[in-house]
Amino acid sequence: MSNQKNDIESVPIIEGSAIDDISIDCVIFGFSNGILEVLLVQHGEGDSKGEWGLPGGWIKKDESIDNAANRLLEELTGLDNVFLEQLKVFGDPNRVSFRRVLTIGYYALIKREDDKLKASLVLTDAKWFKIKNIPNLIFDHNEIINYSLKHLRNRVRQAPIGFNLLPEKFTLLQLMKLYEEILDVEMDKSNFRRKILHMKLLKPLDERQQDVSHRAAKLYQFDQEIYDLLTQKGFNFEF
Amino acid sequence: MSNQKNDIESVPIIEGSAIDDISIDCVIFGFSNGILEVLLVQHGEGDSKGEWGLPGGWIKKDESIDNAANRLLEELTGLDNVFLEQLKVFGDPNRVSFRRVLTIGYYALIKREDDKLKASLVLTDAKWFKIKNIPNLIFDHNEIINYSLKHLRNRVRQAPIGFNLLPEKFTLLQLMKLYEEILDVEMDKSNFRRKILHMKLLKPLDERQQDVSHRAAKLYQFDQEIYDLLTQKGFNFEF
DNA sequence: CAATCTTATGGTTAAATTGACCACAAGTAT
DNA sequence: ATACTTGTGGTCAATTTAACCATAAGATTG
Repeated sequence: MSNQKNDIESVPIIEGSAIDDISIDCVIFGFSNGILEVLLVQHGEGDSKGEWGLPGGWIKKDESIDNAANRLLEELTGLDNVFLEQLKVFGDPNRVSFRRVLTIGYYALIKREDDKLKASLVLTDAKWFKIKNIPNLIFDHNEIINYSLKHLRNRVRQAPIGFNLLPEKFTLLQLMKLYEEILDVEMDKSNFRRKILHMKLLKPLDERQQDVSHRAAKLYQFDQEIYDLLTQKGFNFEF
Repeated sequence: MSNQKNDIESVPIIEGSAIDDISIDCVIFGFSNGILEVLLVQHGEGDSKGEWGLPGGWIKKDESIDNAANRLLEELTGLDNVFLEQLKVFGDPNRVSFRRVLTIGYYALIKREDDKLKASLVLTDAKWFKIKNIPNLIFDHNEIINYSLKHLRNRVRQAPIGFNLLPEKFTLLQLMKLYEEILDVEMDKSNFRRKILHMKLLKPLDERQQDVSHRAAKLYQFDQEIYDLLTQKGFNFEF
């Protein structure tokens, strides 16, 4: 134990780690018709040709991993400035069969009705899958999705991030349906309104829904500045 | 954009990623005399000789990253079966100056009064530092600690993990002091008791504190089985 | 041994929040 | 005109929280 120092503390110049490679895989969440979905792509090469998996890629030299994830996301969806957070590394030695590859999981929340997105997706064979109906995926990608969903469920109750899945302007009922879908619970319209409005982090607009076959609801907008202000004053988002 | 498929979806056989190496760094939290502390080690080699940093090391072939983290932790502290969770990867291209190294951050919660721990630590030049008084560390280790503390603060309010920093048997006031220290808030003794006891996840023991110069308090124990049972029934720990 | 000090433990009370409802408003569709 | 759907605002009892207060059970001190 006396040469422990070298094992534990120093950066090895010669040996290096035993890992061949590191990839990035991204769970892209979308919300459409009241349903939470994930964007998957079809695998092109090797044994797994034709099977579905998470979109992913490799980190470039001189590129931070967050930048890499953002770049990959934009290459696929055409979107930048997207909500994107790292999940964690998945590092089972056998997660990829033919050699050792670690992957850094990310998850993104995107607005489905964005035009740039729609234009990008017609060019690829990416497809949206309902979260409750994910097929068998390559490697450990099912595990990554399961983890990301669990993470999203926690995160969405702690921080006002759900808005990233909705259009810029949304109704309170749309927001509630989003929470119901993500958390897999039923909520009370009236109580939900009271709670969320009471937080005062939504900016009420002078606009209403269009083209609905019932009374049009008021539109609201999430305002990051308001939220930052409230947070400074000690406010803590919680659902 | 027509060859996007290869960029995004396939595992490259030839190119590989541009990352040289992956290390593991571990933030080891301890709680002593009402103060939250972190275990640091002195760096042995190169430019940074003598500077303090997080204990860390390398992942072996055929070893999962969780196993690697556990092994490194045991090598340093002599402890196994410790609370240990992955934080995330830190991947700035310049986080280590001389070449590109990613590091996977972990954090551990350990019981300071463990005898195996004490025996192990006398053999090393590891040292406990108060969380509010961390010196300048090598690489991005200050950032990793800051991140881990933020993470711990969230986690400790969502899951009953604080116990891992206390002795097997503890008083309610000790537990409260732990929360106060981690969350950096003041709490009300009486309200704290009511709230935690009301959850019914602590097993009251027929023992009391020893060797205190005042009325001895009842000892309690955290019981994972009780917690699992409650969780199954829909209980949700929250502080 | 009485006074004093410290922490333990168990209340009380008002205020705030939550959950389960109800009722009516404001539109659309028939 | 009527029915139907969602929006919006409200009530009320139950629960939880925050801010206290009071007493108990010891140990310490002069």
